[in-house]
Amino acid sequence: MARRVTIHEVAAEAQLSRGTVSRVLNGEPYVSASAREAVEAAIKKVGYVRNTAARSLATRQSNAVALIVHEPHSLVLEDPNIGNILIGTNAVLSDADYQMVTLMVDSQRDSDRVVDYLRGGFVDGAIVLSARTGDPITEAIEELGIPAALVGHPPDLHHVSYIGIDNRRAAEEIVTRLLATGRRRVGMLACGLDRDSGQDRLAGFTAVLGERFDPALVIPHAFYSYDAGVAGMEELLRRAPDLDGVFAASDAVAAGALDVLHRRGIAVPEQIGIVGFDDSSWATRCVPPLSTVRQPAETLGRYAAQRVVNQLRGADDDDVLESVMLPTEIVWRESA
Amino acid sequence: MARRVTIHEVAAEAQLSRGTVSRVLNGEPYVSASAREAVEAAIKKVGYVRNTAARSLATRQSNAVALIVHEPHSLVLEDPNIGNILIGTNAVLSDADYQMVTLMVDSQRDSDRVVDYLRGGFVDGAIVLSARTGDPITEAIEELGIPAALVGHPPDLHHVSYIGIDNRRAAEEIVTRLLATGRRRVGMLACGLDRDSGQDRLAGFTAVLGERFDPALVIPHAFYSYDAGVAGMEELLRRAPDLDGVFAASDAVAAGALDVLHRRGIAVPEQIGIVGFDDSSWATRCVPPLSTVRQPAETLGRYAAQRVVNQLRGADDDDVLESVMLPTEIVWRESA
DNA sequence: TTGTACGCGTTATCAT
DNA sequence: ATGATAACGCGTACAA
Repeated sequence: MARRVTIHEVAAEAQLSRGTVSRVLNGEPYVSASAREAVEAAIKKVGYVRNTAARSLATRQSNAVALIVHEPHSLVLEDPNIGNILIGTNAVLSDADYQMVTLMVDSQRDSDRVVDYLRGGFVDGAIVLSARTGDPITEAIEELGIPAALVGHPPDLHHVSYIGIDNRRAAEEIVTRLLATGRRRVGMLACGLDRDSGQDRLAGFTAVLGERFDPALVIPHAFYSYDAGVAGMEELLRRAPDLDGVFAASDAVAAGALDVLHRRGIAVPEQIGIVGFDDSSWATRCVPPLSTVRQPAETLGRYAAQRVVNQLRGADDDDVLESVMLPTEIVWRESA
Repeated sequence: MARRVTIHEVAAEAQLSRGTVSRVLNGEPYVSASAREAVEAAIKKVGYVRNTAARSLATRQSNAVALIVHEPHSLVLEDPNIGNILIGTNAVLSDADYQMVTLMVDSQRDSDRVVDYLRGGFVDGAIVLSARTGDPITEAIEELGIPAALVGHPPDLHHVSYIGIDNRRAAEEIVTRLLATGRRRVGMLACGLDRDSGQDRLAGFTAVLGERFDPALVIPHAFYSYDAGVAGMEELLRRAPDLDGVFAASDAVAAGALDVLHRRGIAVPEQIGIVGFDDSSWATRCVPPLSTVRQPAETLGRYAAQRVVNQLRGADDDDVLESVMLPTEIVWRESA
């Protein structure tokens, strides 16, 4: 906090009262043109900028919205969706003249501090990425009743709305198409099974395979990484030399798997067909390019932000609480 | 701002004065054990949390530090260093109990809002990533005199310190080693020439090549992207069929270039040697793995944060203003 | 050790 | 249309 020039000095300079200066500052009506000019000149002259802490205290709002990224940092870097969600969120918030404040939480300590931050009234609303069940942050949000939206994880909370995609259905669709290319022995490189999104993709896979489903052909891995694809693909080939199809839980995973196949001289899509998820930059970089599920990450961010903005502007509660599943789209390229 | 419980109510509940409650809150000495217990019990009972805006107003500080990312969003996603800088920064800030607040600026409007944010006293300090010469944000920082550090761009400002790497020297080193493998006709895929970092890498390249330098063999591109590598490499081969070495301005660029060479059946490193920059995840994913420059991104972030924290804690100005160039390291793999 | 009272910089509610 | 003046919630000298 560095400024020392207050409304007082502006008022003195302009030969007016603080009240009038404040009114000019907030663009309120009932100020004469002459007063307005005088104030504006004075502001410029003395170099005044308003102290937002004081303003916050008086108005009880901050004009800022938190975007809480609730993932280990290393993961954040890998996830191709987070960046796009961020872009969408910032665009909407920026338009509505809210400052987006990104808060990363990667430790208990971070988490505690973020809760304090929320309680402290530094933000008027919050958007939470991949909130976990029963974590202190979402609990604090609900308790405080601050306008919020969750992205990527259905809420156990009843006062917070959720924006996401239908992972299960998306998985079903792409696996169905994969099977339609004549694959008979299909495996899955599954990731993030500790989250709903991961579980749902697996569920979709299982459902479509039906009779053909073989649990031994599901290789789980904690993270959606290239390395998971490499290791998983090797294991899969070990378990099923007659494999002819693979559903990778993300494009990065698929890329890792593809490289293994390359090295072994296995032709894609001739011998093995492979599909990914995300339609991230990996998809077009792979050789051959990946068939995958397009996830509308930026739109996810926009919706979430819009939700919060609406709540902030006092929209109807019922309107705001309804959760949304955004549609995904299959992008069919050459890998299957 | 959602809380309504004030110190007042805690004081009433505990049968003590607000002053005492405040003292307990701030862990000050001179409070009896009994008073402390009573206050703590009362706090729990009435569910009190302090209003940070009011606290900010009174103490004139916020306990938050801004990390300002001054790049187009799309670029942020591509840059492998930003994430690591962020990790380092957050680690140090978190240890020192400051809340890191990430602010993205991608438009004039964003920029204006961030300036307001800084002026509003929402943060006690700031770290700026790739600040541009004479932009309003760094100017505001200097004008306000708030503790700050710049990462990745030497300051034109005299009151802000800078943490970076010596791009020119790093380029010189790796190009020297590239030449030592016997290359005679070497091109560069240059990027970001509107920034110091880009210019410096080019300067290093030019210096080492000396007599052999051929301006026609420098292909510039705005962004450090895979696509830049693809397009640049194609152009380079067109211009110099006898090419036997390439310095790519980043690993992502090198990856694009490598794929072009692959497709044309040009052997790496046998026919053409190629080196990158960053030692990002690209480097090990490429076939063959990239020889490259390791950039200590996380350390960069740590240093910058430490600078700001020191300033906040009232370190000597001279100590704090000294700028730092962190050493880079060559990682030699198989691509050259 | 504890309580009192004023200040932090704005906004908002009154009169005028 | 403008000017006093009371909140807003907390920290902190100073008094007790």
